Amino acid sequence: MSKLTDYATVVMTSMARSPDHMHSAANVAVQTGLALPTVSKILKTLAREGLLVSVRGAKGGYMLARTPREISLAQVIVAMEGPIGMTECSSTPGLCLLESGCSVRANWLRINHMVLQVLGRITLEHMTKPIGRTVAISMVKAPASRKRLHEPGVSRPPAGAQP
Amino acid sequence: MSKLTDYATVVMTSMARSPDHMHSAANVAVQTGLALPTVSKILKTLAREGLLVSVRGAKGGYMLARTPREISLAQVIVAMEGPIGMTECSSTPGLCLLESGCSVRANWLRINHMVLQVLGRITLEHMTKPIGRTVAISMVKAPASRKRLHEPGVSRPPAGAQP
DNA sequence: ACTAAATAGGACTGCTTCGGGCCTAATTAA
DNA sequence: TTAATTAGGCCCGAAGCAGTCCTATTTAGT
Repeated sequence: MSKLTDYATVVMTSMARSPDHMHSAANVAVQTGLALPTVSKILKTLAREGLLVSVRGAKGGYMLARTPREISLAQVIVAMEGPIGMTECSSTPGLCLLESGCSVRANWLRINHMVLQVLGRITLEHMTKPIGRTVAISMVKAPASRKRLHEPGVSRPPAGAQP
Repeated sequence: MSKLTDYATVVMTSMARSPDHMHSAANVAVQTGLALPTVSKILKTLAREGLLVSVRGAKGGYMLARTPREISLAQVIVAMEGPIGMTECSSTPGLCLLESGCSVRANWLRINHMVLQVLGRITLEHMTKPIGRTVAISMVKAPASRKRLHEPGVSRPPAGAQP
């Protein structure tokens, strides 16, 4: 994960503390202690990707597009870096010519999926307060009810955000 | 994860298919389909880090320092890249000045720990064959009683089984 | 002893990415 | 109209990284 993405989680968490409030870039910069241009760049990206709603002009600023409980870490990461993948081999086929590579690739895909599930279940709401150990464990096993197989964590946000 | 590290997992997995055999760099390059200089660099690093044993001279080469079951993905990654961490904020304190950052940091540490546990439980032996879904799940909850990690019946085809 | 096969260890280079900052529009409340 | 604010680029320096190559050093075989 790039540093910018790391900052993005800090920024989003900070904003999640008052989800109904309008936050200006300068405001967020002060609250997080990050440099203004950096924060500005992050906010722009997140808005373009649909995680934030922006309002221009005086008294404008940014606001969470959804409630903190409906925004996952995975969404933030994807918004900043594009599709998540631990290995490049996981996304570009045809790299490993022999069968050797194939089992590795298949397994990396599985591992990726597991990590993604975890990241998709952790929301901004979680990030605003310490995650307990029990919660952490339930993150990973939690297939629970089958109705939520189509997990909100990894899906793309609304339309109009795609370049 | 850098591409080199990705390749390293491929290389190690390939070698894990015949753990008692001595592998020359050229040999591994052919089996994996990677460029020789690249493979060579990877093998040197892994040997320096103690995951491989090297033998110089003619008929020399590299061999796994331990059995495939005793080498985890986490070890390979650490050998190639140093300490694993998703965020830099997780390792360098004093970045986030306000309380805002602190809860984020604490949570990232927890998430890191979870991912690390998963990566630490996946061995080269696992990588040589498809990881089943059940195995994958047991990776993450995997409490104390770990007699299950002990999978017998891994009789490996003695030698020269590599196409 | 000599040669061929290997690894060890650097040095080097071209490339990309990334963090960070700045500048000029467009937009809107007062 | 003016001040506040986002949008969208552009740019630069630094760092990391993939990939290659060169020169020792070591060892097996002849």
